[in-house]
Amino acid sequence: MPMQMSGPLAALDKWQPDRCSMAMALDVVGTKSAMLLLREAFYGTTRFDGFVRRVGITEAVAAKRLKELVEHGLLEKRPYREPGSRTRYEYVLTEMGNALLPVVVALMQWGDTYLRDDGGPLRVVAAETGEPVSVRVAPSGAESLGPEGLAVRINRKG
Amino acid sequence: MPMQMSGPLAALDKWQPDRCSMAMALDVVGTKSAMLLLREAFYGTTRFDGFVRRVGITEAVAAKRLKELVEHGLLEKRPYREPGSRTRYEYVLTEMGNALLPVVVALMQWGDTYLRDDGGPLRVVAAETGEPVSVRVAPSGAESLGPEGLAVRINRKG
DNA sequence: CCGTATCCTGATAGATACTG
DNA sequence: CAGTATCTATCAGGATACGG
Repeated sequence: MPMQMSGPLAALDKWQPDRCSMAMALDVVGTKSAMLLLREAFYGTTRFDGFVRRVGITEAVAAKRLKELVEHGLLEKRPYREPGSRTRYEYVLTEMGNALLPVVVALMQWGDTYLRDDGGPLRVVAAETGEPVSVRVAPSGAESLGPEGLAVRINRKG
Repeated sequence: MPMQMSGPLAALDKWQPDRCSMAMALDVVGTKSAMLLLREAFYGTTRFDGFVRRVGITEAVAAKRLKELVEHGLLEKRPYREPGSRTRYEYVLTEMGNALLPVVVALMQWGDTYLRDDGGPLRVVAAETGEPVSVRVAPSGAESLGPEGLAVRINRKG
């Protein structure tokens, strides 16, 4: 999406980005703790204690963030019970929460590539084949595109 | 005592995620202003004034964030001069910065889908064909995978 | 286990004014 | 146009203690 204010995006110069979708998204998941909790949920953690311990945040922060994520619809708080214990609750990703998977994986892989020497401690692979996966931006069925291959259009309202 | 790991991962129960790549990435781009500045850089904005105006932040915040992004290597501050003016500087995405494009696009499209009714004010398309693009997580040449189709492996450390 | 309740520190960021 | 300098309010998040 390059435009030196003369390219294909000159139209955007007039567009007011004040409350763009990304800003709205960041109001929901724009904190480190929210993103790290989502990462942990993708890993399969469901219990309060697990989130606290594995993300490395305090109970207070975990409680607040988890509550927000539930309220915003990214996590569902559902009852479960182990034999012999009373009912407890677990936090499970909703479809809305699952839809953030590309963001999480992209951030992980970007960190692996640019912020460390060892390539990172983990790799994400296809469950069936074991092939490493990557995050790509592309039209369906086409090759991955970089910034130069992309453009942004303004949607007509109504 | 096994925390149930229904997700892509059971092996990770022992792994200490304290300084994972995502946490490191969030130390660089984990603020709203940093992400919004990157969005704006993808749109083609290069000048201080443009960032301030179009992101809607104060000069102080913009100056601090831009400096950090330059120091971390996501933006390059390069001199330019218009005819008849003195030398000024513009902020241009480096390869490292460009590599965050999937994160930006994924956040935008997630917001479009889940946080608004109108589908969002903008759409990202392939520059050549005009086809809408999407962000996918997949092995090379394969279909997009959701959380169920993924697994996480621990890398052996050299 | 699963949280709540307080207190406290530092970071984020707005408002405003000023400089080369 | 491209910042710097303050001053302030709000938020993120750690520490600690406590209750079901």
